[in-house]
Amino acid sequence: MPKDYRSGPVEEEVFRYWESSKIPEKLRARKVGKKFYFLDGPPYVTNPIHVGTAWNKTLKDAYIRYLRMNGYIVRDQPGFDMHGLPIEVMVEKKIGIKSKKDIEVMGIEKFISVCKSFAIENLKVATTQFKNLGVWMDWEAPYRTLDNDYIESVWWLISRAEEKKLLGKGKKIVHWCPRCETVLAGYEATDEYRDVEEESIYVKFQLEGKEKEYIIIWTTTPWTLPANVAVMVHPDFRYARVRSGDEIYTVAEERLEQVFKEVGKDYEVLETMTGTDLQGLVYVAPLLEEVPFQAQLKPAHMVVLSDQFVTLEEGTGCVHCAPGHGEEDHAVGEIYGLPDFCPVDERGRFTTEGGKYAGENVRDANRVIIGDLKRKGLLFKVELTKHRYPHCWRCKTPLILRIASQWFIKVTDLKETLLEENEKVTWVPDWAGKSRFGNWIKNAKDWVISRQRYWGIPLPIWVCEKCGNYEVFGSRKDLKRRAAGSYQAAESNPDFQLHRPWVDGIEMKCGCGGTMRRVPDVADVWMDSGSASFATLHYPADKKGYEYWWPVDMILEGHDQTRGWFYTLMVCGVTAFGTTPYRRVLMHGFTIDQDGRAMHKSLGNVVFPEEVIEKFGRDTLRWYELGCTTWEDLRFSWKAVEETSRFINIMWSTYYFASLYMNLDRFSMERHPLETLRGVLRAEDRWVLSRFERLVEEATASMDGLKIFEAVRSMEDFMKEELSRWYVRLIRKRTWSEEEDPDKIAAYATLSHVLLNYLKMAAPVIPFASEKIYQDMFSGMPGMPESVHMLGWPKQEGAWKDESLETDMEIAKEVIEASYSARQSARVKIRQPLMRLKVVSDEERVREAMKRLRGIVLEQTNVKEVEVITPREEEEMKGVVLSPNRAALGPIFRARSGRVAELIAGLDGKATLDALSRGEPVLLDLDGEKIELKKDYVTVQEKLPENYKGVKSRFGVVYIDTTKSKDLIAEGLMRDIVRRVQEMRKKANLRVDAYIKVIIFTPNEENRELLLGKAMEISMEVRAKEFAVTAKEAMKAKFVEEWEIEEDKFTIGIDELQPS
RNA sequence: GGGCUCGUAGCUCAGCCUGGUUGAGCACUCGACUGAUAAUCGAGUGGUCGAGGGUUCAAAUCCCUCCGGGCCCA
Repeated sequence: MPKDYRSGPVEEEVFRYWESSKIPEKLRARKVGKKFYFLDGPPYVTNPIHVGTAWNKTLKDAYIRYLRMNGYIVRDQPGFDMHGLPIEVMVEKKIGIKSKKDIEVMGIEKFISVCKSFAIENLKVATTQFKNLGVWMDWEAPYRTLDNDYIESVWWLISRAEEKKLLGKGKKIVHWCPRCETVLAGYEATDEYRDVEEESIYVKFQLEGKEKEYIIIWTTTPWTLPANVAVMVHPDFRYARVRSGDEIYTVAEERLEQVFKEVGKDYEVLETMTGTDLQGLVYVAPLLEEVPFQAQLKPAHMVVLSDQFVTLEEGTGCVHCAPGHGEEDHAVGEIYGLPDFCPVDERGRFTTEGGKYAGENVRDANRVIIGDLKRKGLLFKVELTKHRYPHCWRCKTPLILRIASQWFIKVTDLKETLLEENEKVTWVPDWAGKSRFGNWIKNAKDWVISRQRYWGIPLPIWVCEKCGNYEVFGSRKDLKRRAAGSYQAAESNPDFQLHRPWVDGIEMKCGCGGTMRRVPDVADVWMDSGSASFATLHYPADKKGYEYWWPVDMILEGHDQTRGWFYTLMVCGVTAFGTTPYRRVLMHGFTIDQDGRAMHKSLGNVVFPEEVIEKFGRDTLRWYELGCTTWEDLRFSWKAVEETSRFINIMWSTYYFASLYMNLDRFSMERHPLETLRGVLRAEDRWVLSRFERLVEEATASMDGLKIFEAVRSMEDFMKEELSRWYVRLIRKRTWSEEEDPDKIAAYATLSHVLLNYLKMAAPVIPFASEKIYQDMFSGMPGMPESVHMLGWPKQEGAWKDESLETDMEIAKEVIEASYSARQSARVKIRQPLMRLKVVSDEERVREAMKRLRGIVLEQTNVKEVEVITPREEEEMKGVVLSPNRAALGPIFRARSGRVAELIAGLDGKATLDALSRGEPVLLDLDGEKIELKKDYVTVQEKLPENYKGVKSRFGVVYIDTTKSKDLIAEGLMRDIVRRVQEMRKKANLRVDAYIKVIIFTPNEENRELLLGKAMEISMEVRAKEFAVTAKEAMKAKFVEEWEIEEDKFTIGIDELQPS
């Protein structure tokens, strides 16, 4: 395999290999195993994908690969959401039209065909992007919501809803765009709430039969006053009748101050009462003269109660109620049987019922209405109020609320079932289901599914023009049977499809003799994707797929889908079958930018996967994103990506290292199975196998629990800490051995076992690099499949688990690291061998570890002997220095304290301390006077022998003996020279197994002597067949370099010897 | 305004469920090591754990309030 990791060539090569060998197809063709129905949440095909979309698909891809490795037959059909208003809007822009009228003029058929090809074009673009990430789904056969078969399944759902009496038709308060003349879904409105500052008004409603007595309401939408029907008060709030001037007002007590602020009027409270007391009060409609229709409304113009919708945070605690223009108003209106008067048409203008305002745009009418109220003396106060108001996301026009007749699913009737079914779903993380989704269902409202648009699934509902009777069709067959000739006529059109306008032409006769025509509406696009659990299987036309696959085993989407797909999928599933359509949900976060802001085209902070791929490669992108906590927002960081890339490099190099030596030695795994080498394995081999089994256990548990990020992090830690930085370091010497050494074979067998199985676990995360490594290192072996992705996930055998060995190694590692630290403070380099190392501990496990791993400790610390000593022995090793405590001596001995200090400094520390601790008096001879030494005269300091250096470690202090004998110095020098020769070999680009000739010049005779003494050993280590040391400066060699070692000069020359 | 969630070193994040001396990587400084690795190892600098309050012998961790980001809803 190549020495350096280059993502570009590796990924291109692997792409070509997968394609030419048809690897994904072969995997998909497997037919033995447990079924796993994975359902892809269909992306909406409008914008190019960004790193967030990439995260979503990569997560899916990784889990699918994982499941396949565990023997599942995975349904991996991707999907695309291809209908809906967003596409209509983009198409309108593209062809330069602006309204429904324009569409009707150009012809629905033409418009639909443009929408269709637009959607299909975008599907192709998205498919290319997803494929480019290395996502293996069935790209040849995605489910598309615009296909007839798919549409038919959605029709079936609607007919099923009708069968179960869950389909409703009725008036609903909806967000309406007066410019686009259409209902907008709630979600379409919420994307465009904006702060607006507008005039809000306090209006006096005169009480019936009571001159100069009023109830005051507050509203931010004066244009809804012509539709006023009632005033809502809260049954439990306190309300006050107050006199101000010659008028009497009723306002919530708590709001009085605020209401009278800035109007320059005093008031006097006459009495207070609860809202309940106000119930039934009748008032005169404020715009009765302007809107004569008001007189016909019944029952109306009275005070009603609402404990839900009246608050004291703003207004007067008396709320204007127009059931034709507000959802809450409408709900209250239903309780009291109030008329839902709505004198506003589709274009947002007052109808003739609007009297004086007829023909006026509602927003323009605001000023007129305020003027009228003022003229009539009914305007109490006007103020500017800032509030959030929904706008049309396409044309930015302020939306209005109005009542309209719509088709809906009675979700409120299903609520209990939905909550029960949700209990059966496993959510990861669990709060996503318990709290978020649970709350959302609890607040669910009926789902308005009709849209007065074009590009969508036509509602399969035919209504009689004469009697209003309607029929719902769940299949083409039923419709054809019922509509006979007119269906055939429609079908004979070569472009026929289950879209408008083709289905609009189908008619039938009603029992009453009237003609039945299709309602012109199309379905809310959320119903398309919501039906996916069965529509992708084309149920019920095809029952087999349903019987085998349904229900969905797992879905995986972002947290914005709580109110979206998670919800509609559930509602459609429960409507269709009465049970939850999915068993497990993994919810992931959003990708946000480095500053924590959402990625938006308008902010220009969107990162595209192609940029990351170009700089670092697909595997790096995948490892990075999959390693982030799945359900938290991913703050995309180029720096973090770069770090990941460095990790991938380390991993690559580890494999490269193994392949280099194993190739050199022609090692083969099948000739040396690990099991047969049990007796030959060294402690570090058994250790790394034990650690690796632990990793397999952890990673498997994480993957099964849908916590791939945990698996990725464990794998990264293992690769860096345990394998690359530790195990490989420990076995490096063994790999240099020349012959078929069983000790070397054991290391190779261990390493290749770990590497192969590690590769399996890494494969779902980094499918490209793992494939390349597999092809270069493992696939040639007998019995190995043609792709890494055809291998099974490593089994948890537990055969190598050895906890005590792991503990021993932990101790050894700590001791070794402490020794480095001690060397550093003693300024003795590691290349310099030392006599001994002592660890202070009376713990058996430390003693045991040093015994068991003695070889490793000796080699890594470069000492000749390691000992474990008890704390007592440590005490004995140490000396004690007593220094005079001048602060104590001064006040007592005054002028003589200097002398006393001298005496103290001259004492034998250890003996003195021993005597003191035995309670024996220690006497000082102060110029003949005997003075007893007291403890506080001295400060005690431990003193190590000169040649010792100690460092604290977690398992006890570690001492090194820094005494350098002549032998040790020679050995140190040898290692210095060896390292430099090796570096020169590397620089000269010699083959690792090439033989050389070495000549060394040094002016220092002592050094020459030392070197000659080590000639044999040096030659062995650097593969030299000739070795010379000279006192002559001139030197003939191909590669010559000067070095300085411990302030001595050396010139080294090497020549490659041609193989004989 | 409401629900859910996140806030820990200059940066990226772990630790929080199950309370007990805040931790890693990057960056910076110094030193060491180096026939896989522009790699690595050691030491040092760096934190009011978003803020405030409560429970407790003890709070990054549990509870409450507030501030800021994200998603969803109005």
